[in-house]
Amino acid sequence: MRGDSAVRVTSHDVAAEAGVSQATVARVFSAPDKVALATRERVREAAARLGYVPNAIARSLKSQRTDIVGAVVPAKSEYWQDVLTALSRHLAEQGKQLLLFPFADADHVEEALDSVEQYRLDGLVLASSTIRPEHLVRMMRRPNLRAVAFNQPAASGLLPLVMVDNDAGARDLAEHVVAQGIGTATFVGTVSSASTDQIRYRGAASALADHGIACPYLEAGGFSYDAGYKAAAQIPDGADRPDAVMGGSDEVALGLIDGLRTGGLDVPGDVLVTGFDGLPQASWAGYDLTTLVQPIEVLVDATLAIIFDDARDAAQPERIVPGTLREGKTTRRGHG
Amino acid sequence: MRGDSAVRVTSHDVAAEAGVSQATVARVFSAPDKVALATRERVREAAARLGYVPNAIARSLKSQRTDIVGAVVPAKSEYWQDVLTALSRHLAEQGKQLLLFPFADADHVEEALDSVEQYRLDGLVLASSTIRPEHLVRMMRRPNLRAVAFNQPAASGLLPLVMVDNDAGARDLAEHVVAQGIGTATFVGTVSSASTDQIRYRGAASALADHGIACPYLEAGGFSYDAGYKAAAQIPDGADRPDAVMGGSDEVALGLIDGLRTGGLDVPGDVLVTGFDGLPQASWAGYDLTTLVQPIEVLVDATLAIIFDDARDAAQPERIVPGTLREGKTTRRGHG
DNA sequence: CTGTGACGTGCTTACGTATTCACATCGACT
DNA sequence: AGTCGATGTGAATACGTAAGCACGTCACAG
Repeated sequence: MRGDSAVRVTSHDVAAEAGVSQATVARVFSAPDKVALATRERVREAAARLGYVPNAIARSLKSQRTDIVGAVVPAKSEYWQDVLTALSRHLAEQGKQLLLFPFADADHVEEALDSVEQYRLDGLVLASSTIRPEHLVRMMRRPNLRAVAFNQPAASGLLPLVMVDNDAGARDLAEHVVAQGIGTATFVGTVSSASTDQIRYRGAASALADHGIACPYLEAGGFSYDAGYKAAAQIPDGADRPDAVMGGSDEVALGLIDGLRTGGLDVPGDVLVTGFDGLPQASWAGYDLTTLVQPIEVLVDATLAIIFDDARDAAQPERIVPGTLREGKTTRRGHG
Repeated sequence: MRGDSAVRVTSHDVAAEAGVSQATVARVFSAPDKVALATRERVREAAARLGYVPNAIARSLKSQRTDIVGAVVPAKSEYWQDVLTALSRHLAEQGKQLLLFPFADADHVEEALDSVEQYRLDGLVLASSTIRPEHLVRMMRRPNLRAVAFNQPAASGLLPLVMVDNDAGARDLAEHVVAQGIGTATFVGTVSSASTDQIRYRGAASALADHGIACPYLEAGGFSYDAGYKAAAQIPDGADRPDAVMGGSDEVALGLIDGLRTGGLDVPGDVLVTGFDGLPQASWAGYDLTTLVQPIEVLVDATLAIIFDDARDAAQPERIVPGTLREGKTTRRGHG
């Protein structure tokens, strides 16, 4: 009577083994309190004997819920790794899973979204400011799919949106370096077409302008350490050297630091440097970068709240969460 | 006749719209060459008009294939992030998806595996050397699930296994530092119970012993930068200070470097440091760590080959792939 | 002693697709 | 001209589960 060699065990098999109907087996696993205790235990034992595990695929087909949330993210990025980690952890706590749809570059988003539509996900997190508005619109129209834009200002008005307050953060950083007594500054952005990049630059430039400090913009051309490292060589030296360099992201800023140091400059002795995001690496003793720490847990919480709260009528919520200034030694003119 | 307001569009709806049967619609999307060209186009147009997208859930139920591969990984770890990135990219190229099952610590692996069993995945990648053998055995017994252990020596004999050659890599690193003319060394492991940690230590210690150099073991107690940073304080200074410190992983090694430097030592001037894994951060100019670079692409390729190649009879393949020594300045006694 | 409700269980159907089988059409070849 | 094979399409069914509905049982109040 042992059934452990059966290739596939279904609720019908368990039903036969326990001497009940399939419906009762289903109830034992989805609504146990609707089954008498004695029956429940008998079914549980039979299930254990046969090695039965409910089939989530079949359940999803019936219930129209997959308990899976998708995330469309760029394939390579330190920042998004941290977000995904938090996201999947929060989901796991609710018994839900995270399905990844990474894309190499903006041209491949289309394919990723094709896949997204096939799986009937409970929700979708659209990350990265490189996703184009037409893609957002497409997701907006899908019925039964709660799509949320994550840190993507361009989605405003199109989709529910959760993001850190980039403008205020950039201003905070600018005010902070001004307080260190700088006279000149340069902003090294990631990719100028990214909406976050634009907001961060404008925020910083505006705050600096309030103190009569101009802030030219330099584009690193990527979101990576390498982009920042190379951009460091573009920063004027000699008399034109800025007192402070503000990176558009932590990854760029870390590259900038090493690039500047390779160029023979001292950070923070010769140049102050700031970042944005609050990556773990920014806190490493070798850098100790001053940056704007994103409250990732809060952002993720807000995102999942929008996806799962049944206030479907609430039109396009926008959650803009403040970040926290982390003061590191890259803006500490300590040696003077 | 516009149907774009319909909440759910099925192949039946498309069939009605195009004046064909549901079977034909299904064929258009799963075996187009079995449908006459004219019919095919008519169906495609009808589908586009209604906004129809095939339901992957229903397809999976019928076909017994989900096109989804699961990955059980520790929630926090730089190294695994890189692996997951590669894994999901390779899968995406084949039109398949990656479903994440992160776990906070070894005690929560059980829950993750419960979820794994419910989704009928095509394959499963079991990462992290902290997964216990009893868990591996459990996955081994699941029918229709190709589970592969990734960089997890302890799985040998239980599951198909893919890993970098930890022993040879550790020896290479040891030989390399010996060639720099060191007389003493210390190995700072991650977590001593991890099977990779043990192999790496034994390999290094054995190679060093061949040259008459002893190599005490120190446990950082974690896989993180912080663990390495703190462990640096445990390394003897003064006369007992080792000439070289070998980290059990890059993350630990990077922490070690900063910890040693914070303690007033020069790396590599006073102490040589090596890592293991080949993280992107190891190449950052601020560290330029000598390490053993894992061929992640090759490992991932091999993993997917085991999952998807139909040589189901081939008993327990074990793919052990050599890594590459990356020589950085942390082992270059250049300044003398 | 009967009516009422609560409770537990079984029967049946629906979720949306892929596939087998059967049938119809049509061109080609003996 | 008739048979055969190839090709295209439709009807029917199965994948495994959840849930509405109906029915039977039992306790309790009237």
